[in-house]
Amino acid sequence: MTRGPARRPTQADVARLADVSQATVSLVLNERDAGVRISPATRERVLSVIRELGYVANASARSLAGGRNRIIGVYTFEPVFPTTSVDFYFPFLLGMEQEAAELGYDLLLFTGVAGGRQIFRDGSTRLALADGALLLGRYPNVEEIEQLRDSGYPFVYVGHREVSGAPIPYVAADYARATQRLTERLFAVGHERVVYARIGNGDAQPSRDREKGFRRAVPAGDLRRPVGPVWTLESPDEVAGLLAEIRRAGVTAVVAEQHVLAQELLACGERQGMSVPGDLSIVVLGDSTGARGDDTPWTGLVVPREQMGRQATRLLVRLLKPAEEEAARCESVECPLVPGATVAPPPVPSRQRRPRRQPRQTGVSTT
Amino acid sequence: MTRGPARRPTQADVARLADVSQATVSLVLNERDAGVRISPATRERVLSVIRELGYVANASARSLAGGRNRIIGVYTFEPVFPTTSVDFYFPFLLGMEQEAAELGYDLLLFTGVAGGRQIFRDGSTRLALADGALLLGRYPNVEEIEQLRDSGYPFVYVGHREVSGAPIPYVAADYARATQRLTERLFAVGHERVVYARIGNGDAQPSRDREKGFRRAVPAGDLRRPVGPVWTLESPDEVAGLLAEIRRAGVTAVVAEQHVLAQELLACGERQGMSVPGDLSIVVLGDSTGARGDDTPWTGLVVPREQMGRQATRLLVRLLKPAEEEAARCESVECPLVPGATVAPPPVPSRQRRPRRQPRQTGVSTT
DNA sequence: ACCAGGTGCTAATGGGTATTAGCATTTCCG
DNA sequence: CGGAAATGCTAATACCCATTAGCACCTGGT
Repeated sequence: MTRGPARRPTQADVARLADVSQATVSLVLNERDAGVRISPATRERVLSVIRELGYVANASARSLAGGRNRIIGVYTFEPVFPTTSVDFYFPFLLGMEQEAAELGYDLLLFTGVAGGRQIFRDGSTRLALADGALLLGRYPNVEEIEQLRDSGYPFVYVGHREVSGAPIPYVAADYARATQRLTERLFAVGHERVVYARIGNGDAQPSRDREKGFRRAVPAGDLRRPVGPVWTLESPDEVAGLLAEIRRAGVTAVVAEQHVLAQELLACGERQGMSVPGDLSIVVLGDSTGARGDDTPWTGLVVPREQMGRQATRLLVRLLKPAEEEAARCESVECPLVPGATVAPPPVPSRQRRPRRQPRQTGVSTT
Repeated sequence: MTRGPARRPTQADVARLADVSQATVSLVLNERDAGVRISPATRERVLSVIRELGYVANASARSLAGGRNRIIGVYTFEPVFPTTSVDFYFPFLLGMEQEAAELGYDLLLFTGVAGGRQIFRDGSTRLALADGALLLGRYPNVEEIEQLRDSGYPFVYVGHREVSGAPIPYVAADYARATQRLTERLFAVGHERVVYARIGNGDAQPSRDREKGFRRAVPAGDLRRPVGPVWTLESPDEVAGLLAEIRRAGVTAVVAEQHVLAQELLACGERQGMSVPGDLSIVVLGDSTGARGDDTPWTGLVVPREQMGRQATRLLVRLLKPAEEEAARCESVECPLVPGATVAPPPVPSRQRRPRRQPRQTGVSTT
């Protein structure tokens, strides 16, 4: 007890002391309902020795032999802990930890080999140590995901991901629905000219989902509510131009994909004497978690990260049971809406109103 | 590629294709300088097959054979993720993750079985899954730590911990030194009557360390600088009383153990027309990380949590090497000081001054 | 011709667990 | 009392890799 590295006791050790075979010890440990039976007396004896010795199964041996470890791996495609991403990742982790604790699993954080995060990499499919894994990341390596899927390793992606070939299991926030509801709300309070704006191309799945929700909210055949176009900016610098367009087109409400875009819009608008939501209503589709120094009570949505973490964990554990291997593999989590205070009825009932022309700066400002 | 669980190729598979023995494959992979030699030609042949097959070593088998897992466990005595503790724990985790990644280790977060965090629990010392563990927590179970120490399991406590019997390895912030320097600074700018105040008993080790540092800063024999007493409050409610005492005794500077205490002191003092640092200097020994809505530029210290996490990880990995098992086991990390703006020379050179009684705001705003 | 020493590889083993076929014993039932 | 069925366990094997002893062959020296 007190000295040396003291090799950990094995099932063989337990077996010897309990006067049974190693197989019996294993059987006692993994209470299988199948086939083999162990008498209560023997079981007790074995368990008692196990307690006495402080025996703990060797994780490697167990997983080598095809057993389960009660370990859930967590793999992120970007390092979790670069301080910039902390606010993004942590709530997920939080949910995972809670759920894992409740289900009796531990969490194995794959740090990735130094220099280059890759799942498959000479010698390190470390993932195999865990029974299954939760995958995270805004910019995953699609090929690796496919490879993983084809390998039969159980995993769940946290976030909506579509890859070519067979579908992969994921748990995603229902951006489409939340966006739809937010947009509908705009129409409900009287807006008629509504645009969707984003920075960067809308390639990422979450981006596409939001746009889909927006389009759904705009009744195609309703002439009084013409389909709002989707405007894509390359960088926040172009917000001034966007604002000019907004005025010219008589747009009274903007659905902004990113928080930063909304901020820029607000700042830029205010410099031009435009009030939000008086002159322009803004809805934000990115959540403002971690945004420092922004007290604006945005109307928008909350990404239920913690909830997503929990649910992904639950789904994964379900997938781990061989029986339900073919259960539903994709789930979505409702995004709560935030009422906020950046949405109001449009300025003048039905007619467009000229922008104010008071002495002011010109619209072009670069932060 | 596309179908079935498709068993991953093993060394045996490689060996067959390369027309060598499995051992040779292993030898090529772990380029040992010891004993056995492989001709460049054979090596190339093997490597080529490895590439072709996309062979990846099985982590479990490897660690089973070699003994180590390259996994570091992280165990906390309080659940990490109750949202209240998030700000406390996360920086530690951050440091650990970074260092672990650099050293090529993964992190195993022990979630603890739902209900009751105990390391030793019905024989399942899950800890053993990892090669070693980092222990965290403000209120650890001392007996368990001792038991763990006696078991020979390698671990490092993050934070200063002393338990009875043999010492345990830890990495701690040097509160004593930081406190000493802060206190000395008070004396240096002219304060003569300085008190140390805390909320709650000072049983915890970090508390004791700070007090020690304080006492060290106060020259025992120097009459002009009488030993400041240590005042212990039961709750923040008693701050008003403390303040009265401060005035009565002509105290011009307070070393506040907790951030909340300093806040209370400031708020309470201001209500009475006292200015900080004009009338009273305050030094804070708890860091204000995560304190919402406190813009006060406190003079105090930073708990270098991230650094501690890193260093603890390094120390643990060092302990894992059998050779250096007996290396230095305790390390301390310097606490950076924060200049802040709540320290100034005492109000009137040597004489006590009556507190001002004008109805007004003071210099420091409390948001 | 013989041996010493070097070279390049293999056979064998161990590491801890899960699983399955199967054996020995007991109980049940007619 | 004989056979069937149930009970309770074990032996054997697979899982995949690292390590080591040692074999077969070759070279160079005497």
